Amino acid sequence: MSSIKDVAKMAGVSVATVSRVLNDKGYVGRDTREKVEKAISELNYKPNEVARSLFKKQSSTIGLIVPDIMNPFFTELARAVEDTASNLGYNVILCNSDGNSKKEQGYLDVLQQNYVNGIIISSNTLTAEQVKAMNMPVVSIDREISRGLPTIVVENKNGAVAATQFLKKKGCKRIAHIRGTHGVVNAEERFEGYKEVVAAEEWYSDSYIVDGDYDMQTSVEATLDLLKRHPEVDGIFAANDIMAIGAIKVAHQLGIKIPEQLSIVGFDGIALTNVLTPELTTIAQPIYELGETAMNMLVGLMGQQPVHETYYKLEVTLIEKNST
Amino acid sequence: MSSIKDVAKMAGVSVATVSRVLNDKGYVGRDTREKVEKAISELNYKPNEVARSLFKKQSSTIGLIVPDIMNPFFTELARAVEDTASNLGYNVILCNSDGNSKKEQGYLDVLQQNYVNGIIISSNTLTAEQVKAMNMPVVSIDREISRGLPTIVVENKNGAVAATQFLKKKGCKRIAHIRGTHGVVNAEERFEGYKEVVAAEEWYSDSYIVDGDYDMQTSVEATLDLLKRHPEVDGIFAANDIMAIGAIKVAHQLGIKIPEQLSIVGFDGIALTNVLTPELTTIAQPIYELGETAMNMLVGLMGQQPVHETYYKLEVTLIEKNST
DNA sequence: CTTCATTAGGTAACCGGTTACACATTCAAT
DNA sequence: ATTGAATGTGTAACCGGTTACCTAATGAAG
Repeated sequence: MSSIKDVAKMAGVSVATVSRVLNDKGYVGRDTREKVEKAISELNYKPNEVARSLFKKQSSTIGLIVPDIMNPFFTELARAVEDTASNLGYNVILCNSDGNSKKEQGYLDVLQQNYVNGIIISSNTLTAEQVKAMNMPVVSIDREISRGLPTIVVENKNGAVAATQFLKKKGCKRIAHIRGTHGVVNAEERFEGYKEVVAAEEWYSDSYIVDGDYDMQTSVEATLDLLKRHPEVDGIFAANDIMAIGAIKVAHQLGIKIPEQLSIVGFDGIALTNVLTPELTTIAQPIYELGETAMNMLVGLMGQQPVHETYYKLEVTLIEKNST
Repeated sequence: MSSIKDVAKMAGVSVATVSRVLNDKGYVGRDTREKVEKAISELNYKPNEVARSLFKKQSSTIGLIVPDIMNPFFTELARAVEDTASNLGYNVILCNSDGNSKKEQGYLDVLQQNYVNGIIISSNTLTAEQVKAMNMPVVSIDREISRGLPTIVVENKNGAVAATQFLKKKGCKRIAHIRGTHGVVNAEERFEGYKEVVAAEEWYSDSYIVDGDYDMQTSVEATLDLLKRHPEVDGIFAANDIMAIGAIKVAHQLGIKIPEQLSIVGFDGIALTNVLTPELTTIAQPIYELGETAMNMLVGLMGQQPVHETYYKLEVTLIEKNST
């Protein structure tokens, strides 16, 4: 690898001049510029970003910490963040925390040491203190860490209300709910939305709520349990799509027809929902937009530009397919 | 952010000593070490990795270039690579090339400038020259760039043969094939495997082959076309799972029963296959192992340790579910 | 009492860039 | 002819670490 010194030597100028050519900064004579450019292309010289970062204290890299990239929601989010970052000239370091706070803190340390300019994170366990200790812009996505910190979330409660009301409107008489992971804010909010709609119904009891863990396996178990206890259930609102899919699988196994006997609504709007048969009715989040907004906000914060708005609560949309 | 100088000052020693404590290298007295450690924790000092990288010419970061993280195959691969990298103390910069060679080269440049230690890439367009120009270890995964370069692929042809023979054994009389993207080596190999099995059949003609592009949309169109021209088809081998799923969707639409009237086999073994109804019979690649092996090989190459083996062709496994 | 190996720790060069500052030249305006 | 602004380029400090090299003290062996 040739360095700026090699270029300088070959062009017969000082490194400062080469740097000026490189950055198009300061005065450089016509001839000199040409000589330098010739040397650069002849040596196929590429400036060393590490050296640059060291001086600038800016690495043009950001960290993205998600629980698990295998979760389709975060896959799409990651893609959105990476696209936007790439367009703006940033690199993305990918980190899978598995929702484990030890791993999370480990990644935070590593990112800090690598001079990343900022972080986008989806975490339940992170505290406001930890964020402050990072001493760099951190945007929280999908889950709110603390009021006042840059955050991008969606209308979880409204979405849940819409989902539940939609089931009611479709004629469902007994609507159950598969909850998301306990302790996760968005799961609580979706639960609240559900409860708000059904709490006043005369048939309602807490036994229509079962616990899932935002994944397939737990949802399958929860649904089996639910339908055993309440065979009369004719509508299920699952707190995310993966769990809704689990519920569909169970219904299939039990020979319950969807949507004739049982209607199911999910939440998230992951790409997977269109691949299934039946396709899933869901409350779609603008996932790509979430990632894009987060990245744009982060860039604003990193550039110490005045950032107008550091809290976004994006709208969700009911998308009707044939699971209802 | 406090630097090594602050620590040195606080502990009343030179920066060299602090560095020795940090790296546990060279001689450091008991008391001195304690003083330094106290200063470190008091200042919450974390060494600057950028400065370190500059000197070491090693950034402890690798690049991962995939066509699209949204493709479940690459999602799982990315997860495997990141897990392994993280365990070995490396960061992963994620790059989505969209199979676009311009984007690819752009990422390669950026990665090189960022002093990444190595690259794992899945590309059709990359040439051996480009790889050589990178002047750093590059491991090619899923697709072979050129003999001699570090590569990790699977037994595509054998897998395709197994899939096709399996359909035959299941009693299928007319077996069609949905091809993968033209120009992609693994698509060619899978096609060859299919052809090897059916070429000698008396019913066989090239019209049983339709072109897909490794995605849902093209597969749906291709399958519609296929089944219109050849309603007698009772077995389909799709070159990947996503396309197989597309075929299943079409069958559903046309009221064709799976597996009674039509059997379908995919290729890849993405997690999605277990989520569907019916679950998909597929030729499963050891995706996680692919990523793991690639990362381990890369670390070997980066550490200029003698790497025994730079070419892996991993086995695939037929997983029978209820789409056949 | 030397002598030399071992331990301890400081000084400064180096990694590859950027940029403040100094110095020189050119040229238009007075 | 004088002056000052604009232009062009080099020198060297700096970013925050690592490490080669040097000096000094200690202690065991001869």
